[in-house]
Amino acid sequence: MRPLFHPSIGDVTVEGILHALADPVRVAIYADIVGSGCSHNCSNFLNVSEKTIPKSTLSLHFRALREAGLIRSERRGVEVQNTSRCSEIENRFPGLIPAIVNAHKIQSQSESRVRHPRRRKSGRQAA
Amino acid sequence: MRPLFHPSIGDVTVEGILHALADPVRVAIYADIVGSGCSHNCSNFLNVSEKTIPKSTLSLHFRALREAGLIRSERRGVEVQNTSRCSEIENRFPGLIPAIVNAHKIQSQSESRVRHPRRRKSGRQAA
DNA sequence: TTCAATAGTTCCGAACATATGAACAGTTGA
DNA sequence: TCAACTGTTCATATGTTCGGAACTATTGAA
Repeated sequence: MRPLFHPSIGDVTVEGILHALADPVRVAIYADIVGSGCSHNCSNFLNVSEKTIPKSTLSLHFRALREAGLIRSERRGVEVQNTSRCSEIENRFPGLIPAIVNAHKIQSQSESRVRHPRRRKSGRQAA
Repeated sequence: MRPLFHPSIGDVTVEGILHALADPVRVAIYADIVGSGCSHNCSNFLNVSEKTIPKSTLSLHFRALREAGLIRSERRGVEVQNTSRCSEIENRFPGLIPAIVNAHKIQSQSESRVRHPRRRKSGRQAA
């Protein structure tokens, strides 16, 4: 099995980051890793946003995040431990990651408002 | 010829924006439109970053930017006038566009430093 | 009106990218 | 030694993107 490749921070590109995070499954995974601060193994994400993802697909998603320079993956025995490379990227592209993660949060809030609308305080419901 | 479709701002997604801007040609075009503030027609971009782009490809790139909600295209006689939808997006996803455009600028600066290195003030050049 | 020039779009085949099941590899503990 | 577990790789099917050729729409000139 080939070793896990990580680009050096100087080789990380904006296009690579944007491409990696342009996928709904990958942003969800990445936002989770960033948000929780701590590490995660891949299998935690076999269910993302209410659907099951094959583990081969998941493996490729992690590879995409890794090769874009967004996460660092280290084998820990039988598992792989994933941590974000936030501070390195923040140093190279200030504000980029926070803005994307924040936008993602805003969007998921407005999506849940559409899927699970609150009842209006007064007045009649729309037909 | 079908009319030019523009999503309403509420339908604009982070994924869509990131995907559109994950392409080097498209960020270059978009950064130019944003930077210059004013409008542009497509043919201004037949040469982007020192290479010629077929106009069919260019048309698709503009479509991608348009359908991601990043630009507004209006037919003006024989041309199409493109303007950025910056302020709408800023309103929905604060800080996202500035962060991406800024990161793109940082990267293009470091790239030009690699391609056209300045001579060091003293000492010998690397072999 | 007719025609040529111009600016973009659409179509379609080739090249490229992505998703997934099946097979495989490496580590652990029994 | 071996089964269980986590994750990777391979093969293939499906999708997406690129770019040349053909097309559409508008304009201005004859």
